[in-house]
Amino acid sequence: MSRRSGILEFAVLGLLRESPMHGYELRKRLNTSLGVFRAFSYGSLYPCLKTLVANGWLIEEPGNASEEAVAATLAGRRAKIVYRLTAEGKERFEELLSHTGPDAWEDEHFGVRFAFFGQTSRDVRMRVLEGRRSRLEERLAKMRASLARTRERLDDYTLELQRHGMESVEREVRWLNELIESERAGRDQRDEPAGQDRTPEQGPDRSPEQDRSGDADGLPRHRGGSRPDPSDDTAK
Amino acid sequence: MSRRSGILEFAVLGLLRESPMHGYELRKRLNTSLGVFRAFSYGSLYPCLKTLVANGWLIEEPGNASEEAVAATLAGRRAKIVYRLTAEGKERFEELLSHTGPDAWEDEHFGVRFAFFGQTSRDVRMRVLEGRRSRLEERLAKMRASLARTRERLDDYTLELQRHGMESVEREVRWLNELIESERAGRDQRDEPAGQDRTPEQGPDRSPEQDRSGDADGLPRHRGGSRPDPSDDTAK
DNA sequence: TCGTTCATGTAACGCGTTACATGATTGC
DNA sequence: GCAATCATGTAACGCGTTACATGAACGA
Repeated sequence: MSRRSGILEFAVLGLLRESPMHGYELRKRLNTSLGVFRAFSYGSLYPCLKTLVANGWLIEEPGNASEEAVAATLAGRRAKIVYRLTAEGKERFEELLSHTGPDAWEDEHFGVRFAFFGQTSRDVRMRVLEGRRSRLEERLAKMRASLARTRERLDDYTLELQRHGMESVEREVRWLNELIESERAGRDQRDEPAGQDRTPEQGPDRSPEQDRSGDADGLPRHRGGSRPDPSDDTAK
Repeated sequence: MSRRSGILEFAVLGLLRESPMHGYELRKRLNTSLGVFRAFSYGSLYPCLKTLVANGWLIEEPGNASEEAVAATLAGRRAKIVYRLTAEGKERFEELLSHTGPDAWEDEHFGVRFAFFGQTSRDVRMRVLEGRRSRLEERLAKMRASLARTRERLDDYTLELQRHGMESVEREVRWLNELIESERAGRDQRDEPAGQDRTPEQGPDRSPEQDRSGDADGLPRHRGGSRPDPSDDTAK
């Protein structure tokens, strides 16, 4: 039951939940569903598929239609392999979907999680969106602080880079705000009164720090391989 | 002369060009100068410093002030190590600065390159900015194409993700346009006439495909470890 | 028949991380 | 005297890539 943890496993299970596929097509779907975020090579995909099979989440099926398959097996040739999600695999995916640990809203995971929001329950969606938002706000705070401390020592280009970076983050926060609001609004009763935008009452907005807890894989489990966040220590 | 290639080497040389530092401080500067983009751990930094020393780009100096250093050496204790750029190191950095190969404007490199624009010649800056822009435009084109082909098969969330991703890219393109324009304008003679924005004549805009060439390390040399770009194959 | 796309894999390697180990300096 | 921070390093590992090897199916 090797872990082979993370993002690829999640995405593969998610895509196969919709319909069985063989590796080649899986990769294509991976790269369009996840859009701008992440692309995977066969060098990652096929080994991953293997361990998923070994774990019992998937089964390999012969390429569609009997004739082809039979011919292939007889001749010892390599046939197309279609991967199908097993019941355990479905369960596993459901379990992963319900995780709302901190890493669900880290840079690398958030995109994939979002891509499968269609299969995600409303309250999990909310937790993930809000988690991401407070993560970004935390980031913004650090950036602002560090910028205030060092601005005069930085040249124009560095400053501009910083500025643009902050604006990007701010923009994502606004995006999240819209999503959260429309999520709250219901996503079924459309055509609301639509009178005033921005009701002054936006009280229950944040559940900021103690959100990590009732969570199956609570460990900090920092993402392996990327941007661990400029975090703490800044130039003195 | 091991490679230990890339981004960290570049950033370290660049920071040390400004002033000597020891590892600990270097890391802090790394994480603020490069801002939102990338953070490095000591596990990467110290080994990197070692190979840079081995290559002769840096020398290790005893921590500042004689007394401390002497005491340290006598007692066999470990003293602070200050790293200083050698002449060869300076040359090396200059050489790296002048590289305008395709990877200079890939996601992982561009930020760092930009952060050191203060030390970069105007025409290199231009090439990097324009390279990045056409890279992003190429990306946009692919996204639009793939989106047109698959839009009805995607659920709302996937679509929204795609949309937001495209907007992010478009935004960066606009940013680059401004930078390029102000770069062209001179960056010294400010307060220009400022009459019409968008002159119909924007002729020499792109040098799109054959730009890779007169470049010291011309190999495709795709970034190791990240987003190779959704690229080519999209869902059929 | 030949080139392109489909299709499946393996091996070596790159880049960076976390976890660990160790010790000096500073301030209360 | 003790904690926090400064400071330097190593080893194991994670995740993903590129390069390579192999072969089938399809169309002009």
